[in-house]
Amino acid sequence: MKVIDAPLRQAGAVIAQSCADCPVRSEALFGVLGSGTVERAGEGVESVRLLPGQRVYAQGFIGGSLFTVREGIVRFERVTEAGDRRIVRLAGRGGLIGQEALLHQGYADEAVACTEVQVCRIPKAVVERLAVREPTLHRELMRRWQSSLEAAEEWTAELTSGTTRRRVLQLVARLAELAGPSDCIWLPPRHEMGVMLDMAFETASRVIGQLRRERILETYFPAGARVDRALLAQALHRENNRM
Amino acid sequence: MKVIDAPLRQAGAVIAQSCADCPVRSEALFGVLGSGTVERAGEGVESVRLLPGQRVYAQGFIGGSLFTVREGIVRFERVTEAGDRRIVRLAGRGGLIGQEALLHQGYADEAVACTEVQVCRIPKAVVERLAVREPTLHRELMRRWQSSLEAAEEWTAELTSGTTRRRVLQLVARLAELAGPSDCIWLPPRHEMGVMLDMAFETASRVIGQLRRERILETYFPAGARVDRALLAQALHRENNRM
DNA sequence: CGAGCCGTTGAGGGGATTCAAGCTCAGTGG
DNA sequence: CCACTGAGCTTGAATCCCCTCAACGGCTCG
Repeated sequence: MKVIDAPLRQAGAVIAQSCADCPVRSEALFGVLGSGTVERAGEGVESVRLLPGQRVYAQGFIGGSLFTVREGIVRFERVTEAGDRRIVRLAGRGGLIGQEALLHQGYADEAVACTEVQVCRIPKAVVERLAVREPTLHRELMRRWQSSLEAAEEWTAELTSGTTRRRVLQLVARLAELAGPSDCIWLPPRHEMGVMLDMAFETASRVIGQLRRERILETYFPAGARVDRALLAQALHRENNRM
Repeated sequence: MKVIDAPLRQAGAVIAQSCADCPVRSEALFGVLGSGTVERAGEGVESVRLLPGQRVYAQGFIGGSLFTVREGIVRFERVTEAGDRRIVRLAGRGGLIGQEALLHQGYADEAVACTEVQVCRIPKAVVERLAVREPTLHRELMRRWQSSLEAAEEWTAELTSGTTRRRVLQLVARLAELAGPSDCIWLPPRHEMGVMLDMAFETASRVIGQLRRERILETYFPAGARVDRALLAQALHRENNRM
């Protein structure tokens, strides 16, 4: 409790707001429930704001809560046997994270805010209570688990193989998706990029520099960029078809 | 338990056997059910034998069945945007695969037998029917989903980073776990190793050759090896602490 | 017996890492 | 106000790990 709440409380204000008119409700876990049910469900749920770098939860902690991402990007990281950090996937708006809390298990990995993030903290008990009456919730939970699984597998397939250029392009493409329709995306510090893509941060910097020279990216301080989606798609396509 | 499957039929003999006295029952999905329930559950389930290289199911296929692995090793592979195969995780004895069938979705990736494999084909309807009466089954399904997720993330963390030597050692260690207590393990053809670890097959061959010279492995034809677990653990430990 | 597949090994080249230096920018304190 | 510091980004040069290309041997099978 302390481990989770302590960093969160100082992080930002808890916004009292009804789940029923949540802007991400349709994309979120409770999107499958009726309005009345959501109203009851909302009791016990709290909205939390996190700054970049702050943890949503710690690996191994038996937390009792799962979270819906309302805004921002969250990364999942673990420490390898070799002792270095490795990022295994990302979650964005509408994503459900920390589901394993429902199983009385410790969290499988560390969840950390990449950007400024807003999450809804949903105590395990709330879900358990609802699930008895609402069979659709079970199905929705399974669906969420499956999409987490697919996200993890896709990360392996697309972001861990090929040249450094290909991997960086893939990452940027994914970040552009997470950013929604806007062309302004969050671009990680080079060191984080290295941890995500398993390359030296200097290499990440070189590739980004190259993309900038090709007008695919225009980087801003401290961690943003504007992407030319057409050029990006084109570069990715070229990269994928030669080799 | 019944006896047939169209695409799988040619693969091998179907063994008529009761689910209640299945040797892997305690590790399998229905391990959480009582004996009487298992007996009823078994109707509609069929056991299938597959040879190395044969598919359990195809990516995208809307199958209507999930599977429990009774024996052998199954790999999950997908085709990347760049057009090459990539293996994203393995499943062994007791593992549940193809769960996404429960969600009316196509299978997320291709499941292929690595070794000779025995699986139990469980029609979606069987699980759905049981789940109504048996709330523990829901929990067990979620638990399975979570372990698939963790297997995928661990694959990313441990098998896609570091030197080729470290990756091969990690793979061998995992194969040794899947092999159970025996020191004789399945060792993939070098080309498969390359697809698993994202390296050229010649490189895989070189590393295996090195391990053989270090007496960590003794390879057999066509796809087996005897491992010295002590030396393997030692080599891994050394590898993980320098760098 | 030749064809084909798989595994091994060598030589050479290239892409990524490593080691370094120089840069900008924020924050700090004289 | 400005020197100082440290963190993050960039770029260069040298090294090395791994890939590519190639040749060869063992085995299976038609």
